[in-house]
Amino acid sequence: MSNFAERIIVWQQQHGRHNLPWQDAGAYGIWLSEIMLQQTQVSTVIPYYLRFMATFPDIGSLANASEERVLALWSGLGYYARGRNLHRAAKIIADQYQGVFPRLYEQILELPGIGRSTAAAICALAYFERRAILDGNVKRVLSRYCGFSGWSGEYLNLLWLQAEALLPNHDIACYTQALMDMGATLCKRSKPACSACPVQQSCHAFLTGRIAELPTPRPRKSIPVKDCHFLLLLHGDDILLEKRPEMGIWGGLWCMPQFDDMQALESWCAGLDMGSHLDKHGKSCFKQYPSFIHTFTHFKWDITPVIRLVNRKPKPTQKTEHIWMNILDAEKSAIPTPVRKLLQHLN
DNA sequence: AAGACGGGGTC
DNA sequence: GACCCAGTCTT
Repeated sequence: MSNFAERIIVWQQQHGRHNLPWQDAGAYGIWLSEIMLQQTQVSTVIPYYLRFMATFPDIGSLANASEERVLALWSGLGYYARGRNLHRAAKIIADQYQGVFPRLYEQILELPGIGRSTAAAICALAYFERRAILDGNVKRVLSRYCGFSGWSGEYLNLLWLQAEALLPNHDIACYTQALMDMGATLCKRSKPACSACPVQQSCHAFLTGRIAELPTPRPRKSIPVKDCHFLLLLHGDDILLEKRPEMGIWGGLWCMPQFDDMQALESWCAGLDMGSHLDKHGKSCFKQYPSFIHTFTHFKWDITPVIRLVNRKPKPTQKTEHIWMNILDAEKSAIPTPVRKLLQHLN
C-alpha cells in the first residue's frame, strides 16, 4: 500500500467534496455524471445533471426518449456526440441488459462514449472495483507527484502505469474521488495550494521546484478564422431551421441554414419560392447584422447573421431536413449556443 | 499518432 | 486573448 494513497484518502475524508448530486446516485447517475464531466467542469455540469435526472430518472426512460429530446437537454453543454452516444448506450443497455447498467468493466468499455478512464471511474465509484482512472485532473496530479514531463504516447503510458501502481487495496471510491477533488481544488494548473497538499513532502515537482512547469502544456497550433453567414428566414414568429449532419460541428442539432458567403446564401434563396430579393424600391430584402466570433477547439467562426422576412413559408427540397419552428419553441430545442443567442436577440 | 469535437471559466 | 478542463472517436 502506497503512502500516497493513504494520505489522500485521509485528505478526502476531511477536505474532499461530499455533496455532489451524483454521489450515491448508483451506476446510472455516476455514468451520466462522468459523461457530462468529460471536458466540462463541475459547476457547469450540476444544473444539466439535475435537469437530466429529473427528466430521465432511469435508463429505460432515456432509452425510450427521442434523440431530439436528449439533445435538447444537452443543448449548451457542447461536445454533442457525448449526448448521442449516451442515448445509443441507453438503448443498448435496454436491449442487452434488461435496462440494468452492466456490471463488468469489459461490458462497460464496449458502450459508445465510454473509454478506458470513464469505464474505470464507473467501476471504482459505483462498484468499488480496484481500477485506475486517468483524466485531466489525475494527469496533472500524477505528472507533478512523479515529476513526469512531456505529452507523447510514452508519457501517457508511464502515467497509466503509475496510476495503477499507486492504487490502494481499500476505499477505492474514496481514493478515486480524492484524486479528482485534489486536482480540481488543490493541485490546480496555476497557483496550486501546495501548502495544503497531503503529499507535498513526497511530490517530485514540489521538491525540485518544477510545479509551474508540470504538466508540460501541449504545443498549440494557431487556429484559423473562417467566415460564414447564418440565414434567419422569418415568417412572423416562425423561423426556418435545418438539422445538421450527425458528423461534424453541432452534429444532429438544429441551426439556421449556413453559407460560406453572401453569394451562396442568395443563390440558395433563389432556388426557393420566396419571391424577388429586391423590394419595390429596388433595395435588397436581406438585412445583414453585425458579425460575432464563436470559438471552437480548432477554428473560429466569424458569423454574420442575415435576416430575410418572407410572406409565405418556402419548403426547401434538399436532402437535409428542414422545419419551420416558432421562435419560443426553437429556444427549447436541440440548438447550439450561438443559435440560442440569436433567437433570444429576436425577442 | 494525430485530428475532430463546444463551451464556459480563469488569469 | 490564451489557456485550461472529470476524454472518446475517427482517420
